Amino acid sequence: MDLSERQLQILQAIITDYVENAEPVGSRSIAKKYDLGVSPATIRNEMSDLEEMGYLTHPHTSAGRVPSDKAYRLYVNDLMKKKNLSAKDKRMINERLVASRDEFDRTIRHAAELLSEITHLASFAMTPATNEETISFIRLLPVDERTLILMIVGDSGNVTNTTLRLNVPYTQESLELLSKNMTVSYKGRTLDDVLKNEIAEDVGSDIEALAQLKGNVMPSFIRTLEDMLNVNLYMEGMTNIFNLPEYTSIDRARDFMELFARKDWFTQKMLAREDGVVVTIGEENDKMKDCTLITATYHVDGKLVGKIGVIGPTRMKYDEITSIMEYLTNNLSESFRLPGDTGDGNAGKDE
Amino acid sequence: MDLSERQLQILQAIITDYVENAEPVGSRSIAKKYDLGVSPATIRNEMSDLEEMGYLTHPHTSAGRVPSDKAYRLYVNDLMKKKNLSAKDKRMINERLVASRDEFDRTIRHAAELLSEITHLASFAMTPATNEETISFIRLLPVDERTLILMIVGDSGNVTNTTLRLNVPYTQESLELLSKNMTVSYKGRTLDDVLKNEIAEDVGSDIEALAQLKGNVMPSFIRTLEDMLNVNLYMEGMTNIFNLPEYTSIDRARDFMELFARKDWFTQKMLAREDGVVVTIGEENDKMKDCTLITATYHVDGKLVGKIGVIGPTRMKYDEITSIMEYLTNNLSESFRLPGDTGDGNAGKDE
DNA sequence: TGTTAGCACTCGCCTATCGAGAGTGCTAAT
DNA sequence: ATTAGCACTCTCGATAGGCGAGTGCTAACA
Repeated sequence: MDLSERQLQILQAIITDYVENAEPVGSRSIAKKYDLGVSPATIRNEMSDLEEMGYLTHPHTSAGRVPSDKAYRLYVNDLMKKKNLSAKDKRMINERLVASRDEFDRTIRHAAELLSEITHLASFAMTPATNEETISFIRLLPVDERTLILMIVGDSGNVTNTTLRLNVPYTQESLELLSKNMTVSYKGRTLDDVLKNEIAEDVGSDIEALAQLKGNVMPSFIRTLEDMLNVNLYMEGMTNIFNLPEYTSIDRARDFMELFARKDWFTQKMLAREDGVVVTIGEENDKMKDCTLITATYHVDGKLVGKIGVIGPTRMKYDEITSIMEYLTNNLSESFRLPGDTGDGNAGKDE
Repeated sequence: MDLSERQLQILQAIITDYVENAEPVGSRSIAKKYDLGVSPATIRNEMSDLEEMGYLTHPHTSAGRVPSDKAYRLYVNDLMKKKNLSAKDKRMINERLVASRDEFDRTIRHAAELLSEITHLASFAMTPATNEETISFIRLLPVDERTLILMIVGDSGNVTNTTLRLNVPYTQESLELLSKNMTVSYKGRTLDDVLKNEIAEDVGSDIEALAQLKGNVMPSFIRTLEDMLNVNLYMEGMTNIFNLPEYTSIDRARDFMELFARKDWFTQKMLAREDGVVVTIGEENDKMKDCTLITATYHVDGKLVGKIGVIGPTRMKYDEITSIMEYLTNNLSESFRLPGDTGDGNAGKDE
């Protein structure tokens, strides 16, 4: 069942050609462009075999062949070689990324913008992996007699806050007390843990004013925790996909847009994924059957945390894009390392 | 130069028909559907006059007439009658909006979602008018020895925060000192004021540690203030426009998307606008020449603050949409009024 | 004088048709 | 096992004809 050397060569040629031109590729053009030393007829026979094995498809009788998800999978796993970044891409990453190294969220957003600019695909980026994050402290800050700010801070510096308006005024003391009270209760616990176990929590407290305030704050607290799992997902460059031939049909474009707008789906997708660069092709995604999702992780202080990714049609330059993402995330991780660990700020390890 | 009664009737009929069907409307169909007591030939003559005056255009010789921006403007100013909301829309607004009255940002986002659902257009909403907002206080909160959170709170409860990572550790005391120091300096000043006058501010301070910390924090402070002018703009339902006949062309759709993604443009647009429901038609918008923007203001505690709006092709149901927006913003303002002012939470004034 | 009926004319759009081009799959020769 | 040759298929673009909707003009009419 293994493929012969020649079959691999042909398959590789077809993928390269199709990725480049977005058009079904025929035996003749393969024979011409890539000299494999065989005639079109031979290639046709091999192609026929490859199709039978599920690596190629015919869009219609008598159009060329198109690689299947299976073919891309084989390519990504076995055939693909790492690509050196172009000098331009490297320069862009080095220059644009360092500029705002001191601010976390901004840096991540910039990284996503950068990625979509370089790859000409839609990109997204997630700040520190929130499902593993633990609560560091909770603050309640006064605005006016009925308005207050609820602020939840995670151990990696992740923050979410909501402004709350109560029906009755609160007192300064009860506010401070509740802040401390909640911090003690939740400090060190993960968001997931709190969300699963706290929903129907007792609001019990000896002091009445405090109990009342807590009763008012808790529903928002829960909702804000839920937000914390979603809110730090940046999505950029979605209009890039309009330039791709697979999305010239308005229906395709609409479908893509609608899915891309579903932040929760991406968050879900990201949480389940392992370290490093991960490629999910076509059918391997439950929805988005004709899209490929490539994600990569970056680290903060060496700890595994955030993800960044691109999404586009299965027809994409896997070699280039994975290389770019590796370089970019290395660079990011380097930027987020404690200063002093390494002398220079330009991470690029695969130089 | 004034239009005759009959011309107004005909113009109104053309607008109604075109808004409904999105197709150039001919004299015959007007005569048939709206009985004005005149023949198609008469209508043709009037149409010809209306075209000469700039209220109608021909897409091509021998297709029906299409209303111009000028016609819509006339319609909105003089012809249009308030529409009663459908029971369904009213119910939706009442039910969905009350649900989360206690949380500001969430409510506004929901309002935008709701608006786009009801109108089938793209919508956006802005939390309290940030250019008038003054700084209430500034907090610096510790995360770990090198990481801290910078938090800016406005007088209407608007909050922005950034996580900062410094190159050198800071001390607890200097952090608290700087918090107070900055709060004293900026409390009560508007964002604009600070941004314009503070850029090259001295970092002077007698205590060295404080001066150093301040030097590290100030650049982020400025950037975060800038963020505060943009960040609270929610945009929803952009995929709705794919269902409109004016956006079946991929190029049109792309143009729309690209503009819709430009948050700063919307923010700009919103800041300049007056109270109440405002309609800006076609050419009246510098960009988006074939779009209409409708915005409305809502109030918090009776003070003028936030805006909410829809955007779509100039062909839209002005009467319905303005009525919906009036109802919705009244409802919002009512929800954000101090409790006790009025007994019931359902605002709807134009019942 | 304003209104209307009639009619020729103009376009845009849909459909059918045709030919070119690209590619396959099979067969027979090497 | 490989290749050349050939018939066949299918898509795509261009072209032409016909239909329908609508205008603009003229002449008749109240």
